[in-house]
Amino acid sequence: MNTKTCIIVSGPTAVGKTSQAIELALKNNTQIISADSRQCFKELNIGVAKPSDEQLQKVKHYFINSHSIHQEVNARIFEDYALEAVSEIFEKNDIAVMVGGTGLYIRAFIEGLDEIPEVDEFVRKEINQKYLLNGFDWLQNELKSNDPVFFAKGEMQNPQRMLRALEVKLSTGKSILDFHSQKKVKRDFEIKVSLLELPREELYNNINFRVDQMMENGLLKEAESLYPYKHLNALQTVGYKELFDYFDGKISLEKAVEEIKKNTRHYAKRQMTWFKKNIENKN
RNA sequence: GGUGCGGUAGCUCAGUCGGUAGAGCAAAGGACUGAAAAUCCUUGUGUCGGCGGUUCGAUCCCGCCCCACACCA
Repeated sequence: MNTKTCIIVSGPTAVGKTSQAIELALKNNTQIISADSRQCFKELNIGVAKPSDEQLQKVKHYFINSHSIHQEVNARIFEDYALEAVSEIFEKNDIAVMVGGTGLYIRAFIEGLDEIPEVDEFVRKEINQKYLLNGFDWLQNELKSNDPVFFAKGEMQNPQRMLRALEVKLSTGKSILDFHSQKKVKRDFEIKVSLLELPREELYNNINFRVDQMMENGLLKEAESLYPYKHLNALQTVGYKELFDYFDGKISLEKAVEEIKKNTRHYAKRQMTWFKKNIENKN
């Protein structure tokens, strides 16, 4: 018998998740776990639309400012982190709130990821280096000869997926696709999902407005201070990469801001596609 | 008022020696289990400014009109 419940508030960027989640948490006198792959970094603030200091003081947030851009963060790490966080919250509360737009993280939390053994760090490095050196054709051929299963069914035009498939195959001897089961983990607490939506036009207006606000609030300066770290995964982020291009003289500042708006719109679209297929609205 | 140059996809434009049209960008749809704000795939019908004329057939040629820009008065 269990009465513990985690309420997940999700939806595309700029839909209004943050304030709704805080309201919900205050009403239930509980705490929040963020499910956002960028807001967890303490070095990123303006560009990732992090909750304000005031908001963070009102309600305790897990996975906000909890990591550094120099640390590795991924869905696997999030799953563990979030499970620990909920159980901590459940020690004193019957309700926990999760909020964020990183669909893969949320799914990992709801139903778990399949167990895939750690890959050999050395293998990973070697593969990445060879790919940089020899290019896409090489990667394609490696998969063809080493992992025919992925070669036949996997995303053979997506280098990121292909690299991952190859490192799994080479360090475990099994195809990554063979690790994928349809099994969903059952959590020992209830989960309710509230997917926020807005008409497309309204959402896009919110996005455009918010980007202008970020610029007024000093996004340019923040990006400038992070420029030395632009190669890090954490900085492969809308709002920063476009400004890095501006610093490199590739595009004008005006163009960079336009690109941020456009890329944020595309991002929102991808989120909606993902949610439609993967996350059920369970109220 | 006169002359010139234009009016083609949401935008910028190309093109059809007359057989109803195509690029870039924007936009839309989709995939995706340890990089997910990442990565990858797919998608182009629009009264070709309006009305007439010539023609089997006009977005293309001709006439008039409307609109925009430039220059001259």
